Amino acid sequence: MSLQPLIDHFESYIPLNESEKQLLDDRVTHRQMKRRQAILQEGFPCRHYSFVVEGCFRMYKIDSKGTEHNLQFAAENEWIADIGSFHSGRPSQLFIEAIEPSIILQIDKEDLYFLYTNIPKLDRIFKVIIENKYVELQNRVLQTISSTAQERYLTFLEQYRNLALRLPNTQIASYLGITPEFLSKIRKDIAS
Amino acid sequence: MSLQPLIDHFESYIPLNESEKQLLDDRVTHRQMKRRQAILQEGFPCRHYSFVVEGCFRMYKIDSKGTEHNLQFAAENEWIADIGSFHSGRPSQLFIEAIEPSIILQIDKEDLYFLYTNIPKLDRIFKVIIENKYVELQNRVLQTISSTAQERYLTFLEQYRNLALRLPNTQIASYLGITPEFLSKIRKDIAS
DNA sequence: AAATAGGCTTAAACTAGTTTAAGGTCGGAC
DNA sequence: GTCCGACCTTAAACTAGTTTAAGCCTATTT
Repeated sequence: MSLQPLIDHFESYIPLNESEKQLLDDRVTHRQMKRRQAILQEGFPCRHYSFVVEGCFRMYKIDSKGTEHNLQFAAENEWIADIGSFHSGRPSQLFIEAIEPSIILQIDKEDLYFLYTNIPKLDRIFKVIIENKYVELQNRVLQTISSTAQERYLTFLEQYRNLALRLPNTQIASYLGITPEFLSKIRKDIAS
Repeated sequence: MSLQPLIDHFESYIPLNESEKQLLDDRVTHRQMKRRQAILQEGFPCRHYSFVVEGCFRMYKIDSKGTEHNLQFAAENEWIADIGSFHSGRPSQLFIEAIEPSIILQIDKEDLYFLYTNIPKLDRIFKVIIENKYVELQNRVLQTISSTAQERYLTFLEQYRNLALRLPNTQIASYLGITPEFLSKIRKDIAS
């Protein structure tokens, strides 16, 4: 039931006092997930912010042809949620599921809003968290519109080395926006 | 010298009291920009958050071959900044410049941090602003990795209709990650 | 009035990335 | 033990998008 990884995460931004930690303890849910188990499915609103304590998740969309496209991975000490759907309450177009057996801490919308009100520094902490995620995403857009698939793959390996070792190549290809076959060719070209 | 558009913008999230408005008034700078005039140039840290009162801007990168890639446009009532560089103080890789003669309101880093501290609700307001920007960017990534150039162009027209009418097609092509020549072909195909 | 520059289009030759199909390997389920 | 599904690779045929080059139009500068 340990909340400690989440507290450490928050305190890497701003220290919390005991009563704030207690409030968190009351509102955060601990959950074990199996490989392939889903946190979110298309057609349902995203009801939780999920913090990964152990394991790894992916968020993806299935397009009209049935092809999956990975939008984001989240490993230890990262958040994953469909933020748009979470706040609007509208059905999500996305899936979130465990790639490995995982442990997460979840906060639902009502609780998060309660926490924002009662721990004002959480507004600042999440503002910074999401600013960082925004910058990361912006770099990805930049790469996507300005680089070849091979360059994108090499950057991915460099930037998410640990993750890359844990993921099957099909998942990486889907994240890069290319087919697994073409990724295979890129890998061959790089090796030679 | 009117601050009103910015106040209206903030108050669309949370109302401000008079002393808060006064604090803003002391810390916000009004600026007129000519067409093509730059707010930010590669190699310099991004020193301001800029709020567009009137006109239109683009943020872009110049790659190793000298090609420009548009990352973002910002028209009336939108913010534009290289957030990563702003907070880290590191040199930006990006340019921001006016596409039309424009009026902006700017806040520099010291002032913004002062305002965050003295108007705590600004933490929440900017958290929400950036959450919205994040969702928008995420949708763009999704489109980019899962759709053809033609689909992306049609979505752009639908989503940013006003903007599309104000921008030259070369700028739109650069935003979509394609050449102007290919955009021209897409437009021809659509028309027929 | 002429010259220039930015923007839009067309078309032919090219290249990056997809599709389809097949075959191989490995680990888990029955 | 074998069967099945997930994953990786190769290769040939194809398609989406780029490159190069040329020509046209309009607005601005000289």
